[in-house]
Amino acid sequence: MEDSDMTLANQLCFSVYHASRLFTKFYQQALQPFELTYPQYLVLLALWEADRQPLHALGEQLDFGSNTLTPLLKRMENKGWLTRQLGASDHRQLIIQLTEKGRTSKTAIFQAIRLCITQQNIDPERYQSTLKQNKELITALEKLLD
Amino acid sequence: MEDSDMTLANQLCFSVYHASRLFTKFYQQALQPFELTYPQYLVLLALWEADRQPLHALGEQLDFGSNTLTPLLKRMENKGWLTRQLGASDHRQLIIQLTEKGRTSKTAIFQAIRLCITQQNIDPERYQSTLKQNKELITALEKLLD
DNA sequence: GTAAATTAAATCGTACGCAACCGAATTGGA
DNA sequence: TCCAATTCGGTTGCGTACGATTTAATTTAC
Repeated sequence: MEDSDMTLANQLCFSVYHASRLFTKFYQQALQPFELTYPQYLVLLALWEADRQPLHALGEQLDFGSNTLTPLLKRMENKGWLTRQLGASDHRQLIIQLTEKGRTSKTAIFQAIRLCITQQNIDPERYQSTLKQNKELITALEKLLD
Repeated sequence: MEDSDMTLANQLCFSVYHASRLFTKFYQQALQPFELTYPQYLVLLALWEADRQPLHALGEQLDFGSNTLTPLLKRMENKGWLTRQLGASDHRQLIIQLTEKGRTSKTAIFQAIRLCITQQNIDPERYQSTLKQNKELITALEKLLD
């Protein structure tokens, strides 16, 4: 790649970065009624898929360390989304489990996001294609960072 | 929109988020010798393209507010990358200009990043295609946030 | 059986992002 | 001309991200 192509607009890194921040902004708008941040919503997504996980397992799915998750989960516990309990067999583990509120809110939260999204009509095929390319990008980046 | 499409939307947002964080990690590795963070590198990219801009113009390119840029630019000033001077005609403006170091480091920084990247062979067509799709995604997201 | 190595979570320090707010400088209309 | 609205940078407060370190619990190696 030539130096002349190294403009901000031509940088894939900036484009991804920009898109990511717009997603954050969009979701924070949609999630505002629930007093949820975007990363907190990602935690809920992971738990809706598999409840009752130790912290480090959650961190693997989201690629977060304990230094990020610990304060985030404490805030979510305070708001009543989940519980944090020491593992019965292994006291080093902290088992994260959804509360009743955490479980039952799924429908309402999806509904709210759906409402925000469907105001625009987004082409599902375009979505699929972008998702596929991003996954390839992630694979490539992970190789760069091995 | 069906629940299955919600899954798609959720996957895409997480994928973009994940890719963005991997980029940050990669660049922080590559930029470490220069004591530059990733957002600071983005500022340099913008200034290499157009030096001597007021803060708010820089913010428009990067989609950053003064609350993000002010401390970031102060740190960059302290490290000798750029200068911050009040505008001559308009005293509200803060003109950001590269120092000699900021200008001349471009080659070395590009070289260092290139070195990290070319260890992998990245397909330029795939790069362009992903860039294009991300830009479309950004357009769609900006519509959602108008 | 116990000291060493390993693993898990928490803590610390630094640097973003961003909403909300503030104060100074400038501008534009009455 | 004069003052109200706007523009610009800065400040504050909160919530991530993440490298590095610390502390506590468990596993292992001898």
